[in-house]
Amino acid sequence: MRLSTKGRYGVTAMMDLAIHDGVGPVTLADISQCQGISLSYLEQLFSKLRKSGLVDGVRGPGGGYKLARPADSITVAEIITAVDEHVDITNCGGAGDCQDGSRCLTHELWTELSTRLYDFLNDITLSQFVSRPGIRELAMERDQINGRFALAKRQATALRQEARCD
Amino acid sequence: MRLSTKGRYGVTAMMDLAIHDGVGPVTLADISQCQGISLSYLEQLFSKLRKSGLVDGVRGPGGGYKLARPADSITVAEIITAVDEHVDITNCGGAGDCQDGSRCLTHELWTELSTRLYDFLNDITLSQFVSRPGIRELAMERDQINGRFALAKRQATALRQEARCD
DNA sequence: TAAATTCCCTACTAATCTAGTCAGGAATTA
DNA sequence: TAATTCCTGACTAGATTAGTAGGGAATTTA
Repeated sequence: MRLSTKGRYGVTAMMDLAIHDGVGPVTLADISQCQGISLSYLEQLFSKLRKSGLVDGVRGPGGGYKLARPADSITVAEIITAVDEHVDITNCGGAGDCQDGSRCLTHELWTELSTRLYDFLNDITLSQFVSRPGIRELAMERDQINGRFALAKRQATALRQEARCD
Repeated sequence: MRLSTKGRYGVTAMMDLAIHDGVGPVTLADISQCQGISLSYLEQLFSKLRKSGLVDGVRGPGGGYKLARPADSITVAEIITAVDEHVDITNCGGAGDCQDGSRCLTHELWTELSTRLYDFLNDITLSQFVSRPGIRELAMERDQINGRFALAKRQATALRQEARCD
């Protein structure tokens, strides 16, 4: 397992989607603006998220991305493994035997730790963060201020140029 | 925080030291052999571990590395941050305000998750893995088979060439 | 004292990964 | 038809990983 900026981008973006879950698709341009990630890079990340069945893309005006499953069924571990494609290189020869047919003791200990970590992250769902009191209300409030759904598309777009960011 | 192969190398190597804690220093050549990491690369990792006060180096024949503190006071989080020197680049402008002076909502959520993860790993000590029943006995047994302490240095070295690996 | 061992340090390098750019195409809405 | 947005692939600068190379310093053993 691996946990770098790439995984963070994925999780943070997915949180954005979860906040607006049920309200409407979120465009990558929006996320790009808020989080300061290049649009094309986000597209690459979401390509992986889509292939992993975590998000659905909606094309055309008014489109964007939305969660493919309920937020309480999507775990942080899923997101990270989806974008990071961890190349779990086991040393000691891969399926190798380091001495007597079994693996190194330290390797087994590491495997156990790794499993524990995964279980920990696999127990944390998107909804745990988003469904806390106040979060969704706050997000909607800011969205309204930013004219996200109330104003006409053009005006909204113009406004969003300077400020959106939940 | 970041968790890549580098961090794994560090943790696995530290487990090796913890297994032999109190018995004697472990040479990097030994660890290199077992885990298939280049000696010089290990030296670089241990340079960081030493500077972080996690290990002590013992020079000369019979020397090696040993834990600088009791195994139950060294956490996995410490090891990882020691070798990985995480460059926690916060987007949104660093100390930046993304809209109204406060940070993005999603960023705050991420920060919370990150803290949780750190606390989790900071709660796992080396001794938790090593002091389990059977582990140390097993390690000693294998060490004896491999002639690690019983035989003369030359012979031991020769034997270790083909097989050691706890 | 001499030789072997082991840590220690610095500088360099190939391969990989990150983050991003660019260019174009496909589906959808207005 | 035009605008929007997803979608895909190819390419790239820069960082990181993992490893090489070469030398030194401390310590033990012969």
